[in-house]
Amino acid sequence: MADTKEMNYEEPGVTVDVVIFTISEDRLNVLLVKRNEEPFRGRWALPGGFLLQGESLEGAVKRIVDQKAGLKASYFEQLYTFGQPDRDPRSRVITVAYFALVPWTRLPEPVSPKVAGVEWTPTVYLPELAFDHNRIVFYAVERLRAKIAYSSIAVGLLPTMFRLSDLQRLYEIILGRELDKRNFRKKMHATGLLEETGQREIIGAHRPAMLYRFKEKKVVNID
Amino acid sequence: MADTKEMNYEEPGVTVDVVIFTISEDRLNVLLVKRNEEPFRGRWALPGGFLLQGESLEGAVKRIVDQKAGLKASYFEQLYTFGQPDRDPRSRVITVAYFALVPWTRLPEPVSPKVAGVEWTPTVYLPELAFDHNRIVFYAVERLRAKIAYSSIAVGLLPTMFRLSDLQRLYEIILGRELDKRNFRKKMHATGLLEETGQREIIGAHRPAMLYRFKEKKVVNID
DNA sequence: CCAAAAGTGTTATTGATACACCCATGC
DNA sequence: GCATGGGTGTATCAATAACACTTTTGG
Repeated sequence: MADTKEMNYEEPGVTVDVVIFTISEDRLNVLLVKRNEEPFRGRWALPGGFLLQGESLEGAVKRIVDQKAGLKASYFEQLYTFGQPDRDPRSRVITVAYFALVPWTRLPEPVSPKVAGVEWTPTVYLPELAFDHNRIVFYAVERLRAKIAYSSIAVGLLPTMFRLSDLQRLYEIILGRELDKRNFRKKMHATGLLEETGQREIIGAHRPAMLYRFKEKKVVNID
Repeated sequence: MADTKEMNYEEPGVTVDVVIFTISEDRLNVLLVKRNEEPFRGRWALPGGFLLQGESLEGAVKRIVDQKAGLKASYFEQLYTFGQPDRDPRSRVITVAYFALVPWTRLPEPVSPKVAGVEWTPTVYLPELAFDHNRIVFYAVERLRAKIAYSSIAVGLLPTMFRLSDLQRLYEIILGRELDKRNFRKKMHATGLLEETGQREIIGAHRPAMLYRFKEKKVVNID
């Protein structure tokens, strides 16, 4: 029993890990970073880090998203706190997991950012991650799926103006099933959260689509 | 990502606080303990404590519920993690809040336990608590209210056998509004989670009620 | 005029709500 | 026989699901 954990009565470390989602290439993607240090050197992991002096949890999330991903999330919320004693093989670390949303239009690069060791990965092709991060991503996808049904969380994944077909595709990607166009549009209009911008899409050899925006920029619970 | 800790990272303390609910006297009640130490000496607070070496978060919850309340919760789940830098005036402490359910039949004493400095308090008459504990209780009540609508979380607050009118009163207390008897019973039967025990209530100058039990002892999401 | 996506209503089914009386028992 | 809670069904309304064709544009 001569490991560090037992010898000095250290308090558990506290980290914040963030599941950053974006929709791109008709897939739900998560941002992963390649670890340079032990444990799990060379493995992919969620962006995260230790909580700093006097820093709030939300502050840490913003810092991590900015540092690791070089962008600003348009929405984030706390997911769950994971504290199994053996989740970090070296020392006791509990992690407060968050998930964050970024519209694809804010990404520095279309799919893969140029920063070495940082990559957007489709959730359906997730590799084996460091620590218990697969479980965290799983949780996050579940939460996202649940919330899209009864809230306007989609705001966080869309640019300020979008076509209804964009919105519908977003729902379909997250829910993993096709939706009926007429019912979908009826329901979206019924929420009262959308408004026409008056502008129309410019490109395409087809009838131009009306561009919409969300009235509230904040995520709102429906019904 | 849990990097190896470095010197310049602060080690925040990690506590677990538990909102323990029971239904009694037609009220939703929370267990509070009176603080003997600074800060907030003499104030009521949620039962809680620091995470011990090698102890899981769930282990800590069980320990706290057992030590402080002298009972076993029939259900608990993680609520939220509160980490504002100033939430503890002395040092940095982040707390992982849980809520727990106990059926009134398991209480050592009908309403107030005899342990000094521990008291069941109706959520509607909550005093000003230590730290950010009022906020935590508020969150917990919200969660309980939300979950009772779409899960069988009520299992945790009822004895193994109960009348349908007990179940309905429980829903009414938590939701804070009256429910229609016929619709309520229809809906409960429709979940398929209840079964008749064959036994009937023994007391009362009225038609004896059928006693029911939950088929699953675990909390289950409905629909 | 062809391809491609935009846009639009009606019907059927399901679930939610509103509502009032008879039943079995103890005293 | 009366007070007390137990127990039951139907009709209306709202929400959801299924389903197909016309419109506007670019090339």
